[in-house]
Amino acid sequence: MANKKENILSAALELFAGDGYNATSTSSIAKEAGVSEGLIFRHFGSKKGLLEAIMEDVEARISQLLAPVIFEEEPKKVIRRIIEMPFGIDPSEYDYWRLQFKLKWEQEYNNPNKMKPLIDKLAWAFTELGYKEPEKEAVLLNQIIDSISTEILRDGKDAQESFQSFLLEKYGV
Amino acid sequence: MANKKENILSAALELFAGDGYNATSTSSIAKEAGVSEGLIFRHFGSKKGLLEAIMEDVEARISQLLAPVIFEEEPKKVIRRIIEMPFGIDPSEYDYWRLQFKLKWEQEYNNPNKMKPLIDKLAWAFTELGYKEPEKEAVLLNQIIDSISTEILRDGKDAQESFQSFLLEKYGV
DNA sequence: TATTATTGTGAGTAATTGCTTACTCATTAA
DNA sequence: TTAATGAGTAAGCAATTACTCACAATAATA
Repeated sequence: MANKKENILSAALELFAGDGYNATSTSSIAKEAGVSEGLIFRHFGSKKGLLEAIMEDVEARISQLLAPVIFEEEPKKVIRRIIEMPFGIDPSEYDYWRLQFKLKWEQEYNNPNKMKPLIDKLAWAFTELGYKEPEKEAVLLNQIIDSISTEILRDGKDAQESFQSFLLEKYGV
Repeated sequence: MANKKENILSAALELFAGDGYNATSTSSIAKEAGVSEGLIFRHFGSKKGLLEAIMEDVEARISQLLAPVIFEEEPKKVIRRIIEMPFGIDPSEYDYWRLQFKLKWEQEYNNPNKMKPLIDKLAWAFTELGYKEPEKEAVLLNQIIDSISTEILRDGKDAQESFQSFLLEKYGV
């Protein structure tokens, strides 16, 4: 009936994002997905293979979320778009982001230049706007967005909403 | 000869900080410490008890590092001190900080109001300096420091050094 | 319909997990 | 001298780990 492969993926995402990769056993994933444990290894080969399949999804969603910033042509709107970004994440997708942040610390899964194109775009925008140190401004704003995303994932976006307008005003965008 | 209890603590710190709490086995700690596995449980009762013993140390070091900010009386110097803080961490103590950040994601070990006194102090300083939204400025700067600390732990402090003067100038302190 | 892939199962594997047990040995107290 | 204590160990505990494999059910193709 249902696609069991999908069941495995969504169960694993939920458990990995909640408890972490190492703390999640393949047997618990199988139980949560309503599937035999062996099927996980038939489809994904190994526990790590399962994680990698999920991470492909994660990365696709990230670049999808970054697109409105990357392709914006107007400098001020670039800044505005990046500030609005963390608030534009659908709560149903929070687990993808939780996993992303968790893995940054748990595995050597960190890909530091994953955000490179974004930072380059921000640097361009700050240059256009006549900032003195555009590259550093870009890195700084990227870090701020990173922190806000973290807080939103922990406490929900309502608690951070007032911060959005504060930042928009601070940057005058 | 050597204090075996200390050996266990420092071996566990190194392994927890490097591989994470869940991914580190008590047997690997015993091997690294040159000690029988049973001794870990004699001294600390459980694996979690060992972690808690380490975390007491961690928290002591944090408040020690925060002290120069908390007890500073001059608003501008408060801002300056917090910006300089991540660069004042001794590299030999990085593992304490790595563990602290790792646990934020791995366990429910996050104590969100651990930084409360710091943020309050920053808010006070921003009020004194006439900022429009001192509380939000305080949270923002705290987040920035958090991000920089993360980067320093990953890439070393040299890579971030130029960022320090950038921030000091930005805040005019 | 018969044959062949594909998807799925469940019982098994050796290794590892956190933890306990029964014990020795050195130091201290009576 | 003897009794008590606490540090230390080696071996072993049940439970869990990631993973395998022979087989069965289902779907696809001939």
